[in-house]
Amino acid sequence: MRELVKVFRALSDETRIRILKVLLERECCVCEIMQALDISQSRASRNLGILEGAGFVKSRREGLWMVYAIDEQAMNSYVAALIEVLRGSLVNEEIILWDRERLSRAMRVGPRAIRK
Amino acid sequence: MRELVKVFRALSDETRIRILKVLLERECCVCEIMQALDISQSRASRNLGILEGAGFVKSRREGLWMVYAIDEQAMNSYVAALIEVLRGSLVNEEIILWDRERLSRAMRVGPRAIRK
DNA sequence: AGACTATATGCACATTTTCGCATATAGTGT
DNA sequence: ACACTATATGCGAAAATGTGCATATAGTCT
Repeated sequence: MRELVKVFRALSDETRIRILKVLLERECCVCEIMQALDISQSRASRNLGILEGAGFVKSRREGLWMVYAIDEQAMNSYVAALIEVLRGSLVNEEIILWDRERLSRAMRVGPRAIRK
Repeated sequence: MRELVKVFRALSDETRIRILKVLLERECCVCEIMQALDISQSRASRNLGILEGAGFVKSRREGLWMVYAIDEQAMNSYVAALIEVLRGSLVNEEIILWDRERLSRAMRVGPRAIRK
């Protein structure tokens, strides 16, 4: 139960939904999330952490970068179903399109260069 | 987006998940929810209102009673999928079993008789 | 080692959420 | 109209949440 609540709570925030929609496009490091959503570094990092804690996302280190990706397997029962719901949602939502646009121009350049 | 967040937010609370699991058993008036979950009247009413606002639940008046039920049709795209996720979840969760047990003994007797 | 980088996190603060209490509202029945 | 009932809701308090700022942590490179 605790677990299920945590899973839904993770999705009950616009920032985190936007992050997941971006990660459904492709895996990203934190600074790419910052650029795609145009948000601060701590905000990106913290919300990625919450998504990871709920089981939506996994991370791996790649040099200085932490790369986050949708956890396609491993997901506990509900998570997989919820990812599918998200995959089909918000397909024409303006902010999601913007995020995708910015993502396409994002580079692994680090927050120093972005100053958010 | 606003709508999607509202839907997930509605599920991000243990009380509301318990209510939905009870309503998946059968429709209930507010006082039956109070008895099944062993919670106060205002708590039952308010959380039912939130579930209704998010589209999970519909209500009809039946004399003095307001009867709440899972909104099987009408549900906007995601809601139906989420109901299905819930239907398959928590099948052996202790608190859910207790709620169901208390529900089976609940009667339309009104909060006056329950004093919660 | 030291300088530099990307990411995580402690802290403070504002906002939101949840809930109980008391009361308002709406319907029933005399 | 009046008494009574079930449910909704305004208000206040406590707790939880989201975020920015500054700093800590962890890794790279010379």
